[in-house]
Amino acid sequence: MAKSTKPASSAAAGKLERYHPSAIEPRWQAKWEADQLYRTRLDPSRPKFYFLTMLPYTSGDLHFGHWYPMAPSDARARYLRMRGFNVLYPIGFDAFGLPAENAAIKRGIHPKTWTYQNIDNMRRQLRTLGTMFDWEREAVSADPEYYRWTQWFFVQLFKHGLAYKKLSPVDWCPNCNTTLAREQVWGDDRHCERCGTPVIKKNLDQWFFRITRYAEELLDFSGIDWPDRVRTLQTNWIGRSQGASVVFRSEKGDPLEVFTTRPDTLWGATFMVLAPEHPLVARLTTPERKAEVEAYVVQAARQSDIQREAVDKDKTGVFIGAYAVNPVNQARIPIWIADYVLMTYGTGAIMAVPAHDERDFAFARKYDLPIPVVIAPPDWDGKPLEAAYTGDGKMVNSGQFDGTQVPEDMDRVIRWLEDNGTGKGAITYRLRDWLISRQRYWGTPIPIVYCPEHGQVPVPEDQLPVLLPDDVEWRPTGESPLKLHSTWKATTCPTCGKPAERDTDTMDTFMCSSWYQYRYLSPDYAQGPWDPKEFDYWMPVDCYTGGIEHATMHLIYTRFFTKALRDMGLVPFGEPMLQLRNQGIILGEDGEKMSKSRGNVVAPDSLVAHYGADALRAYLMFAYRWQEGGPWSSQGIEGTARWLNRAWTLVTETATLSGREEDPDPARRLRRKLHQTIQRVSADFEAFEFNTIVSSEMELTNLMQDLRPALEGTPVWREAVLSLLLMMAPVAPHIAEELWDLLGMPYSIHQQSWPAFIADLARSDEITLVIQVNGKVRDRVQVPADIGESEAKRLALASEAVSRLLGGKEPRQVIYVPGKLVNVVV
RNA sequence: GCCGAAGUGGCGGAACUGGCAGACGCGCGCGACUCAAAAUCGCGUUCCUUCGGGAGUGUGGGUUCGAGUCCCACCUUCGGCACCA
Repeated sequence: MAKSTKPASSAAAGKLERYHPSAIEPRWQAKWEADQLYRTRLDPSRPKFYFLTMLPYTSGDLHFGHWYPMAPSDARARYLRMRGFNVLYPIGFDAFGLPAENAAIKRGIHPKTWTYQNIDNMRRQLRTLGTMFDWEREAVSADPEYYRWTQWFFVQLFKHGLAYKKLSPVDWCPNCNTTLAREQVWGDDRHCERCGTPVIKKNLDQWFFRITRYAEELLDFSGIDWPDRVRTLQTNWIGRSQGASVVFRSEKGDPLEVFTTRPDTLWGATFMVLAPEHPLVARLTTPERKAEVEAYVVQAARQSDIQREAVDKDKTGVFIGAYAVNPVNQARIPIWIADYVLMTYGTGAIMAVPAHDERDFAFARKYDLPIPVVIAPPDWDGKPLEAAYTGDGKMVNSGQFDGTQVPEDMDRVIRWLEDNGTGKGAITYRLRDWLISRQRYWGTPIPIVYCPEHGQVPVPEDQLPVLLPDDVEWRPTGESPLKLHSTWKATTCPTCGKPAERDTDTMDTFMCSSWYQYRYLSPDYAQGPWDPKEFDYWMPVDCYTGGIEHATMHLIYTRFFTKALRDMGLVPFGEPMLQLRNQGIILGEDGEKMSKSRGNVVAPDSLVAHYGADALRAYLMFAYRWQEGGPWSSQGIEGTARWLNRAWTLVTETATLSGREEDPDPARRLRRKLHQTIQRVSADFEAFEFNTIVSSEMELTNLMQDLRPALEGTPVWREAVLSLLLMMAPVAPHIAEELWDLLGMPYSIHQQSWPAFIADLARSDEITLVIQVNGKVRDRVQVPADIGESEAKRLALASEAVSRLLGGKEPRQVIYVPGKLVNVVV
């Protein structure tokens, strides 16, 4: 490593070499690493802060999509450290999963080789950014030491009844040959997230986690500081509906449970509709309707989801010949099947109330079914409705409930149903259980053994991990690669020791990332998923940053996971991350999402080489509203690079004390600006306002440049230079360290305290009093900050502009806003 | 259709609780330095203007002495959900 310290006196000796980031950045990175500057240790004497940023997926090169969240997060972690917190700021890699496998297939390299090569490259890139990650705590989800515990958690969930297996229609990508989670099916045409192929349905026996058991609790965000946007997205995703479940009966006596949000309209139910896949359809269909019903069922099943879910599609359906009895009025009503009723929501059966539901109305119109009104619209004349009425009103034609105002008194109806035993208050969610089975190779093997005698048996904990074999045919065949392996799946039953088979599926990678925040605490710990000493000190996560695109996937799963761990007695809290802040997305220069397939990925390496990591870090903070993001543009980096250059020149040429006396007026100006900047930058770091952090520091630099001839070499100048460097340290860690060192200050700048803000010094003793006439600015005067009302008004009325506009008349009103302005109303 | 976010110069974006709109930067223009260029530095840069001033924060209203900011209605863009019973 090059010798880094130059004597401070050489800085004063005149022009030094110019700012060359490529010369200083690697040198400091190596020194910080050698000195273990960013290792984090338990320290009960300091307040802890667990600052977590979402771990990157190992897709290859890091692009600005990765750097955009990291540069500001890193700066904020550094700021908090300078504020005295013991900051844990770890990183790792989400290394399993489908995209890695697809990429490997395309290149003909083993997914493991490909993934770990990528990790090496990404580590290098993250280091060149000058991040303060504690690499000793790095966790990689594809390491056996990691997925051993992923499997262990699976076993715990299984033992606590939160993991179960069921045959279920799943979205299947015929191109990737795999099951897709609902979140991985994109767009109106329901295509595969990865390859764009339209998905089809396939029935497979698969593992699910009972996230729906936590639906209600997941709606509760009290006690955590998460953005409204995420809360809204999650709330919609969970999709809570309140109403009643009511049991109708077929004439044969089969119970037909329906869910309705409008139990008050029960008296208007004139038919029932079952989903075509409903299990009772075959049994209830009468012989003479059989042919037509079966044809409809086949046709509905064959239709793709696109066709079936097209909103503007005509309602279609078939009468199955059977009748049901409406439990509230014993009316005999026909049972139909129709594809607008979904087996995957509610009970797969509905009561149809055509007068008060738009879909039922359209259906009844088409098939000429009765449409009796049971909620009177305002000014209703008793005539048939022209459209479904879904609003409020009084119940009519509803027996004893006639005149009941709904929805206000809906509870009376529900209570009556409950007293009668025909129904009860009920809540239904859109959220479905989390399907985690993947018929893929590159993932965590599911630690379950199938024994002919004992069924599903979890692999004993002391036999974990179930290792993923390297020697498989991982190219897609339509089957799980592990199933085709010659020996891997053959094992013995942990219970009886007789021959048994392993589960050949792997887990959804969202399982890996649901608990990584715990593994960072002690990635090498072998006695459990985490070292309890570390856990007790660090958890929970104090601040979490990452992309909004994970709102309804990762960010729900990890909350669920922690709640499940809490109920199993493993953690003492129900929310993993106390504060969440989302950055927006960086798009390609074409305004489209950055992706390799689009060819619009901007790789940072060449920009680092040209401008340096510091300029790039500053630019990533400066160029956008962090929460918004936007299209990438390389152009503006010039701005932050020039700023760093100016700072370099300023410090290297002027920072040494010369014994010169301060000129009081400019000294006051500089001190005021300095403390205003400290205040602003501190507040902006707290509030994640990264762009104005940089602009404030630029303003201070600009003012220093202006005042340089007056103040160079004075104590206030030295104070300003040192404070500026301290404030630059989180943003541009290398140049700040270099200049700090050049000034002979003690290593390291990153171990110094944040400069103190002194309110008295930030306050101005003079203000610009704005003089308005009818709210329009007409004049400005410099006045003492403590000017009184009468004096301010006198000055305003004395203004030439005001007297011109008054034209000799008396003002109607004169308004004085202390410290700001006088408004003369004419 | 429902839910949410956002609309400010050529561009990215500032503007704390209603009080100087356009900070900071990019780009552009002019100038200095240079044989020249780059770099750097200085000045200018919302629009219109008869040089007095006038208009201006998506549109139209409103509240107010005063509105980018608050209220009402609408338009556009982006994100999410969507035959959810």
